[in-house]
Amino acid sequence: MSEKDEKINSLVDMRFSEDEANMAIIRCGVDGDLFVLVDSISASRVAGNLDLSNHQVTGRCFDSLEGERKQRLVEERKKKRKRCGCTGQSNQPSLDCNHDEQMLLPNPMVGFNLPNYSPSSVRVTRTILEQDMGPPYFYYENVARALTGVWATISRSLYDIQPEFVDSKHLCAAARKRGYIHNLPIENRAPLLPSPPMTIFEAFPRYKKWWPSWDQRTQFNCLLTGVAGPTLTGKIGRALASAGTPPSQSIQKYVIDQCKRYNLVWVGKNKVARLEPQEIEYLLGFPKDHTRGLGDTNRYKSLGNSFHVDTVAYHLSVLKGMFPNGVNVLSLFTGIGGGEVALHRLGMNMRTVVSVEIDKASKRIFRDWWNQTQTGTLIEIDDVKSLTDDQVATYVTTFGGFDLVIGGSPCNNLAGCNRSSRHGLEGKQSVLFHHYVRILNAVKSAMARK
DNA sequence: ACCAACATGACATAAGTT
DNA sequence: AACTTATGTCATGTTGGT
Repeated sequence: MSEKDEKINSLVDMRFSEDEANMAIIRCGVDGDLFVLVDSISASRVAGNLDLSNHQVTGRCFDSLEGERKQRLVEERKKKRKRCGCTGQSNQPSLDCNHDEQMLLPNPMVGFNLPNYSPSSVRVTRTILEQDMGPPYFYYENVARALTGVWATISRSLYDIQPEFVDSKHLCAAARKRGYIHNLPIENRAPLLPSPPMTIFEAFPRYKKWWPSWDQRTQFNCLLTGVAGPTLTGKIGRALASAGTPPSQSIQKYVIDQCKRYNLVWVGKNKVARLEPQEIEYLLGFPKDHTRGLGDTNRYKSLGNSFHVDTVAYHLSVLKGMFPNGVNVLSLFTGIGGGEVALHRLGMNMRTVVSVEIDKASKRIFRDWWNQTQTGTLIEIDDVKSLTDDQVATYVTTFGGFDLVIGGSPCNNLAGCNRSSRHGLEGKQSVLFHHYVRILNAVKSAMARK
């Protein structure tokens, strides 16, 4: 009996179907441990509620998840965790305890390695099957603190590759906790130069003048899509004006809390203000005025949804030596083009970028930047749902394959600050993640046929 | 216990458009 | 003037890590 048959038999004995067993072996390889195969099947069962074969997936399908059913799922999850007795201390899957939901975040959140970190803190153990290495290389991004179980599911859909969690506060003056799954080499990475400022005062020395000693922030919190308006800053100003110097503990606490929540800065006596869009562009590694031309609301929103350029560039830097003649890029959920800006700042030539982005404002920003800085071909597509596997295959034939598939899928239903619809990976927007997987697999199979 | 979190929806008001 | 679209304000609860 072959190793494959033996494994299938074992799985069938565990009351999985033969089809499921076969699929799991195709996905994970014959060499995969039995528990990896079991994990893979459970993941497929969860993801299998979606039929992506006819591209008919729409947000509407998942509206039914809201309300009662969602509540039930949440309850079940809680019970399961309790029953399981998981302490959260183990990252290892095992058969007698369902660890589907476990994906602990590292502390410090420095990924596989970072510049300026001593080798002792470097974690370089990463298992990745030969068949899953590029080309095509792919790079996937989303918020680190998603709902429990989301990263485990994402990881399984992306060939069981272990996510790399990085907080960009180790690379710039603002926190940004993100998970990245990619099949890039992790040796010989190089950070962008010049090194970005690491503290608020290094980034904006002029704010020292009015910064009170009792505001001890040295870095910003995560730069979000929403910002404070004049009502809040006015209220803070009035509170301070009517307080003594220094203000009472309770006033200080109120002001500091608001400053932290909205990343406010000190611009005058008793005067705080939100960061300017241009300042956020700078903190995130974009060129000055990158998003200029939009209304401020749109600028904040698209920047809040964006990559941190230096972090992404650090990971992508390994591509530079591999593609001296430039790259063909398939960019999903392009947004304002953080990935492309990263490649550009690395000095890489983009021969072709096929960009998929539905938001008109973001598209305009990216197109304008492209026309100003690039000579390659830009192809724009509106919606990941409308990009068919056949179309992908045609692009692969036309351009001779994609070297990099890059994108971060919507975090709306995963992010902590979403109070109203944090429904997880099957939520209205975040469900588009499955199209990332579908399209990536379409690229892989088209390139394998070549 | 405390803190932070690529947010959303309802609503009012402002700013364009026809 | 009537209508559409953009912008601003406010209130809103949970989750996971530390």
